[in-house]
Amino acid sequence: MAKRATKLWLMKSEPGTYSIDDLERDGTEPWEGVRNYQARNFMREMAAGDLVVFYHSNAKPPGAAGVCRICREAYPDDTQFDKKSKYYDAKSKKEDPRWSLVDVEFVEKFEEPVSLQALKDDSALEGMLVTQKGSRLSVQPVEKKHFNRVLKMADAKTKLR
DNA sequence: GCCAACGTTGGC
DNA sequence: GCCAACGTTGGC
Repeated sequence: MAKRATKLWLMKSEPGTYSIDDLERDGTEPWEGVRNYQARNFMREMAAGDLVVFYHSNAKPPGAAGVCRICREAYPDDTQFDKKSKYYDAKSKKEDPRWSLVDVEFVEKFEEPVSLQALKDDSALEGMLVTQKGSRLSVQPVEKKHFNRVLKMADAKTKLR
C-alpha cells in the first residue's frame, strides 16, 4: 500500500476544557466533542502520524500552544450516544454514527505560546485560516509552509528567554 | 459581557 | 428550497 504524505492540521481547544498541559500529562487523548460537519470531515481525512498545531481558543491570549500528533484515525465518538454528555446527539444512530473523533498524542509544548496576534502580524502566515476574521472552524488543514513558520516562531520565542 | 460571523433547524 | 429564528464560537 502506497504511503500517504503526512498532512498538517490545526485543532482548537479551550484551555479551561482541555489544554496542552492536560495533554502533556495524559500523553494521549480522544478528541471528543466536535459537532461541526466540516471539522468532522477534516478529522476523517486524518491518518496516524499527521501533525497538529494545538491551539488555545478563548484563552488569554488565544494562540498556538504546542504540537500533537494523530495516533488513531477517525472512529465513532461515543459521547454522541451518552445522554449524560453535553455532546449527546439524539439524532445520531448507533448503526450510522454521525460524529467521529481521532486520538492525539502529545509532541511538544511551546515554551511561550505564539499568540493569535503574532500569527496575524506575520506576513509569512498570510492566508492561514486561523488568522482570518470570523474563522470558527475548530479543525482545519494547515499548509506546510505555515506549519513550519509557526514552529520557527515558537523556537525564536524560546531563544529570547 | 458584547457581538460578528457563522451553522443548524424547522416552518412554509 | 428558502429563509427567519435561534444557537454557538471565539475574539475583543
